[in-house]
Amino acid sequence: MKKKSYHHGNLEEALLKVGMKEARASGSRNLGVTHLAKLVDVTPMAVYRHFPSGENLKAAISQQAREELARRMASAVAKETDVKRKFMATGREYIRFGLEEPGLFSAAFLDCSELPNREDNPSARGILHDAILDLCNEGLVEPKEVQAVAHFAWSIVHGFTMLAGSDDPYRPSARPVDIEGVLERAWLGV
Amino acid sequence: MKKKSYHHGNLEEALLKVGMKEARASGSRNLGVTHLAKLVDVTPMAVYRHFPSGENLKAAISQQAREELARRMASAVAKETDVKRKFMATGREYIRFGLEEPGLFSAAFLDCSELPNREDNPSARGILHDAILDLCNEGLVEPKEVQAVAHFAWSIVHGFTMLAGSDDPYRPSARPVDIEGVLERAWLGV
DNA sequence: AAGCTAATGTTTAGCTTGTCAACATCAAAA
DNA sequence: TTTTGATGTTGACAAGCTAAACATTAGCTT
Repeated sequence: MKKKSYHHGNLEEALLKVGMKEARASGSRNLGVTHLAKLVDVTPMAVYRHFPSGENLKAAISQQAREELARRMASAVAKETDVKRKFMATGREYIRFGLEEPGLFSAAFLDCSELPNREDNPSARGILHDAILDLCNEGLVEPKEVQAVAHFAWSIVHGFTMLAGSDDPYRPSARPVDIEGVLERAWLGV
Repeated sequence: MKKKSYHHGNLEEALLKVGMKEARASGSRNLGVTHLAKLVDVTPMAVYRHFPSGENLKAAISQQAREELARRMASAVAKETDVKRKFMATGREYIRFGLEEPGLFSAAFLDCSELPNREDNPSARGILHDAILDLCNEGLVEPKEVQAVAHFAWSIVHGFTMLAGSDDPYRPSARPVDIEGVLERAWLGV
């Protein structure tokens, strides 16, 4: 296993890791340079050896969160064989992620003007897009409609998750969230 | 017209006003106590005579933005007579607001753990809900389905707007946003 | 009109953050 | 071994939020 030569053999990794932990627990509130540095037992300035700015670090963590979402979606899709079910699994897993990991979810879609620099390996959008292309191959969606369907599907799922996870969602009685109901309605739009 | 006795006859109003201007121009980035105080030519501490904290001020501005959205929606609905058209107008105006006033929109739905204290006079949600109740009265929607329809409609519209207004929306070619197309699809869900 | 009181601003100052510059140290190559 | 680049630390400063104490004004009260 890796050891601590300097302090950690890999501060960057350590920061991202603890950053993810914080994000999981409290969204994007405690992602400051000083705070994270303290958690890793390092001087704030040490952070700048690995990230050009605090904003950049936050953006990196945000992307980590996005990648975790993508992994979960990919995994869910892989469990299905039918193209329609694959497509549905995409949206279902997205919503589940948002509800089960509200912190990561909000961190993932944090308003980052600082766009991610590294390539967005298996991105959630890519997975959704692939699922729709499959629908297309089966003749379930017009090739011309792919973009529109993608945007629609993404919108409904993202919006739903956002609202369902909010403190003040569209549910006065805080009733259980009906994921399948939404997926059903969304499917009608296809 | 109102005068300046102390400095302004009404600092609170002045702060909200300049806050809205800032939000319109740059979202929630420049809504700090010190910055806004400077714009109104007042000491930062003066702000605390009207708002318990900076977070609270931001929340108040956020709500102002939400109220403006509600006003626009109400106005759009009032222009229609047919219940279905009223319902559609609701969503259309929401999306337009998000695209025409990206700053206000992002400020409006800023992650405010600090919930607004004052009553949300004509709220966007209330207007949407009323429109759906009208659909219900016309037999276009099952009474049992009202909540679900509301949540669905809100989700699609909110999600769509969010993505369309994002720097990195779901449109590689930055193609023009097809508002009517989404409303059409969303209607199918009803 | 004199004066008390609450409302509204200001000044001072402390604490927290983000970040620059200069310095220290370790690690690996020459 | 010496040089050098990578990685951390210390010190310092500016900016922002906010508490405490003080100043002034507006409105009543008498």
